Amino acid sequence: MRIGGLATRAGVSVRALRYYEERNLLASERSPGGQRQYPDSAVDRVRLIQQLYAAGLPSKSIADLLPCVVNGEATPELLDRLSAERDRIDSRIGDLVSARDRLSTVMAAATANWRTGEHCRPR
Amino acid sequence: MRIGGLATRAGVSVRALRYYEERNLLASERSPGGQRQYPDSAVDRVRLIQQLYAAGLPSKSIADLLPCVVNGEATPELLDRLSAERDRIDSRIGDLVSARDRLSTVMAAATANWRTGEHCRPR
DNA sequence: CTAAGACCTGACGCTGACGTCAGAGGCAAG
DNA sequence: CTTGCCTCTGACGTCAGCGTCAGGTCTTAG
Repeated sequence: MRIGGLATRAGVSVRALRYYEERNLLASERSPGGQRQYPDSAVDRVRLIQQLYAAGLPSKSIADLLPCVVNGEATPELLDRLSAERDRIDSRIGDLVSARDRLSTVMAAATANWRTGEHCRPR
Repeated sequence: MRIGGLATRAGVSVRALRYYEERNLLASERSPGGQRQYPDSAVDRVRLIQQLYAAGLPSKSIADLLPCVVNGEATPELLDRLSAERDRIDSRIGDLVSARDRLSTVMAAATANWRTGEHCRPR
């Protein structure tokens, strides 16, 4: 598969894929003419990269952790990294939950005001 | 309180506070000499801003929602915005949870390999 | 009054994850 | 062989949330 097909199937831009290669997240074979060739498995790999990006990991961390995530093997150092990143994600989740609760509280209060006749006019 | 005191108490940089003002997140009175003056309540306000930033809201959204979060009042449009942002946060939480679970799974697998004698040598 | 901080307004720098544009080459169809 | 689409490699642009530096002003302790 060439880069355009992979981009379409994985739902990312061609530019993003070249960027992933630049950052050593995604390798590619080259055709005699110099064009990138990917196996089907690259689609899942790109989705995995996207998932880790979505979790807020920088590309450097992803590059460090990807081999081990793919192979299911790890050195003690990598286990530490994994554990640290997991903890960071957990703490981010905590931040998000408290922010969401704050918004929910505000919404509930506003809706209550609404029903008790204050409508939306400031005093 | 002047800007340095607020920065210290709220745990952010002076530059950040000026940036918040520029983005209309935080107002200030001015002394005759032109220096910013803040009430004590500004500390909580800054912490709130930080919380919303931590939740991934861009400053524009924060600027839109802050009055209503502070007043507890909202127009129907603002309620929609609140609801939309809460949903976005929920979906981000979902992303983070699945990423964390993925890492946990990998860690469990690696630890299992470890105990069954594979250690950390790739095949 | 004076010196030392704290503060002021620009304005440029930085990082990450790409977007975008330019100019040139590969490749399958007709 | 040409046409048209895809791809290539630079390389500069973008956007947010500040960091940082320059050159000047305000405030306050002594």
